Parts: sequence; C-alpha cells; structure tokens
Amino acid sequence: MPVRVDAQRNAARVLAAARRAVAANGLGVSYHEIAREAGVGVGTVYRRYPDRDQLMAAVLADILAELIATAHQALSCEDAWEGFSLLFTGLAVRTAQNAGLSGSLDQHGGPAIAEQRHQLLGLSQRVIERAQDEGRLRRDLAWQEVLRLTGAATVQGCVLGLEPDSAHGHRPVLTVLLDGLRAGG
Amino acid sequence: MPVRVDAQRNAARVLAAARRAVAANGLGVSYHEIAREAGVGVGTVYRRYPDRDQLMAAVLADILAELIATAHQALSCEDAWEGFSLLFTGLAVRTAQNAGLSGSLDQHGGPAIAEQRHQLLGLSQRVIERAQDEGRLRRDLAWQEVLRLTGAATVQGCVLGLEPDSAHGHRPVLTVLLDGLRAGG
DNA sequence: CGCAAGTGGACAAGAGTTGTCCGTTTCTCT
DNA sequence: AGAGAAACGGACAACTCTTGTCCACTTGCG
Repeated sequence: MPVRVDAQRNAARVLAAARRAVAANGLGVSYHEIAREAGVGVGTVYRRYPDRDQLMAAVLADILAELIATAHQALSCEDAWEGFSLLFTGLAVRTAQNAGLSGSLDQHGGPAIAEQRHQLLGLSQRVIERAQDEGRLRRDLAWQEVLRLTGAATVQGCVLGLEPDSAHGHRPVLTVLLDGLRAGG
Repeated sequence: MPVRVDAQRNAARVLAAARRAVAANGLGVSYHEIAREAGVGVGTVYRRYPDRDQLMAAVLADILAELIATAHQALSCEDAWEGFSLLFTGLAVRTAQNAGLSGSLDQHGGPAIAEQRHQLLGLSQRVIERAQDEGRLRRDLAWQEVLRLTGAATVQGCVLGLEPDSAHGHRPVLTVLLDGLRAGG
C-alpha cells in the first residue's frame, strides 16, 4: 500500500504553507490559518501533524536544512572572507525572512532538530574562525557573537516609525555590518 | 474640584504598566493584562483610556519624549561623531527595549504623535548630516538609512536558536555597527 | 461626618482556536 | 470499469482569551 500521490502533494503543500505562515506570523499560527493557506481542509493538517510540536519540528527542520547547505557552500569557498561573507549574508537574509520566528529553537523540536542545529553551528564556527585566522575578520568577537549579529538584518525602525523600505532590501545593513566586521578597519 | 491624589497615582501606575507591557508584548496587550501589571482593576484602566488608540498614543508620546531629549543632547555635543554615536546608541537601546513595538507609528496616535515624530526625525537628520559633513560618518547612506540601522540592535539569532545573551547586552552589535558607519574604514 | 469621585472585579457578549467526526471525493488495484 | 480503501474537507461543539459594562464598595476632601 504505497502512499497515494494526492496525499504526498497535500503533505508538501501543508509544509510549504506552514513555513510561509510561520515566517510571517511566528509559531503562533492557527491550524485553520495554515489549512487555508495550503488550500486544504483542517482535517488534513491535523491528520498529518497531530500536534503542534511535530508541525513546528518539520518546519524548523526544513529551514535548518537550507541553512546547513549554505554553510557547506561557504566552507568550500577558497577565499576565507568570501566564504564568511556568503554565510553571513545567507544567515541574515534567512533570519529576516523568518522574522516571525522569534522564540528560541531549543524548546521546540526533538533531538533531530538539536542535531541539525549543532551541525549548523559547528560549520559556522569553522567558517568564522578560518576568516579570523587568516586575518580577514576582526578577532575581538567570539564566533557566537558574530553569529548573533546575523539577526541584525531584521531591522525595523520600530520606535521611529520608519517603514521597512523593502526597495533597498537589506543591502545597507549588510554593507555596514560587513565593513564593521572586516579586520583592520 | 481638584483631581484626587489617588487618581493621579493610579493614572501614573497605569501608564507605566502600559509602557512595560507594550515594550514586552507589543501593541496587542489586553486591558486586563495592563490592569494586572498596574495593580488596579480593569475599570480603572478603561475609565482613564476609553479606547485603545488613546492608551497607545499616551505610551508612544512618553517614549518619543525620551528619544527627543536624547537627540537634543546629541546635537549639543561639540564633537560631531560623539554626538552621532550618542544618538545612535540611545535610539538603538530604546528600540531594543521596545522590541515588542514592531508596528509602524503612523497608524497610531493623532497629530500630536506625528508632531513629536517629526521633531525627532528632524533632530536626528541634523545630527547625522553634521557628522557626515565633517567627514566622520560614511556618506554613502542617506540619513534615513542610518536611522533604520538603529533597529539592528534588536538582535536575536532567532533561526539559529542562540539565546539573547543579555550579559554582554548590545555592546558587540553596537561596536560593529559604529565601526562600520565610521568614515574611511 | 457626608458625599462625590474613584475603584475593583464579576460578568455577559463576542472573537478566535482547537480538535473531532463523518459524508463525500479521489486514488489504486484488479 | 468497478470496488474498496485511503484521504479529504469543512461543519461543529468545546474552550480560551478579550472586550467593555455595571454597580456595590471604598476613599479622599471639604
């Protein structure tokens, strides 16, 4: 009894919809919202993911897989700064895209998620420390601090009431951050 | 018939509680939550602020007043970079403190808020352009872009699952941003 | 002391979410 | 093509959270 093709297609739709919804509105999205976004009935979503944790774990796993791919790519760059810059930008953009996801990962997802996260952090550390060793990246920050800075691309002039300015995207922020991170400024 | 002293005290408590609640949870906080935080009954909150807009306008006015004071102080610094640095840091920290306040200011508050906002933006523009004119601040960003960068201090390694690290506070972020903003890096 | 202003919190109404259930539709295998 | 199993959708009841009102009670002030 192989899995029916319509079931597979719906599963994919639900996951994609969940990712979009979570990215936009955070972990708090309702099942009905996800179902509507996916164009399926709520029952279908509940059947696939009987509880919230499973759903969120699936979403997180999906996001993390992309990030890990970027980190591998960064590590394979010959030029240490270029690799770092690629990773940093990639993480920043992804973080911004998933801005709704403000809660920590630790509380959600099981050991599989923890493993992916561990892998991503390990790769990132290598990319960062290689750039530091080669004297391209400032050394007065620990790799964790550098990683934390990737979140800075999620910029909003919130108290000021400046609109996000999606026209220029994250360019100004990333330029300034990378200039500030480069060694020997 | 002067205003009773207990009424005044409660009004202050409500405003303070509202600020705390809004800073933590955004504009969406419930009246009951604010009342509980303030240690008063809901009725008291409703009497003081019959509708949401009035409450939020009061909160925003309070925050903006602080920011305007900082901007004035920045403008009175003799050294242009020092002034800029002061303003930037002040805005960044306030923005981070009110991270819950992600919506734009425009939709809330009446003309009074708009006026305060206008005043703050005008002062900020002067601080920024003075630093640029004196060749201390990089010129390839418009003053609006520079201001937008203040939001970057609200850093969270959200997708990565790094905890906020309140121990070091915003220091690393601000250091890197300011280094990246300084002219002639 | 008296009374008007102010207070607190119970309460009803409404909005939004959760999770289930079952009649109907859609696939797959023969 | 036809039968049977698998999957689907969305109505629905239970529940949670918020709003906003109302009134018996308390408190500051003259």
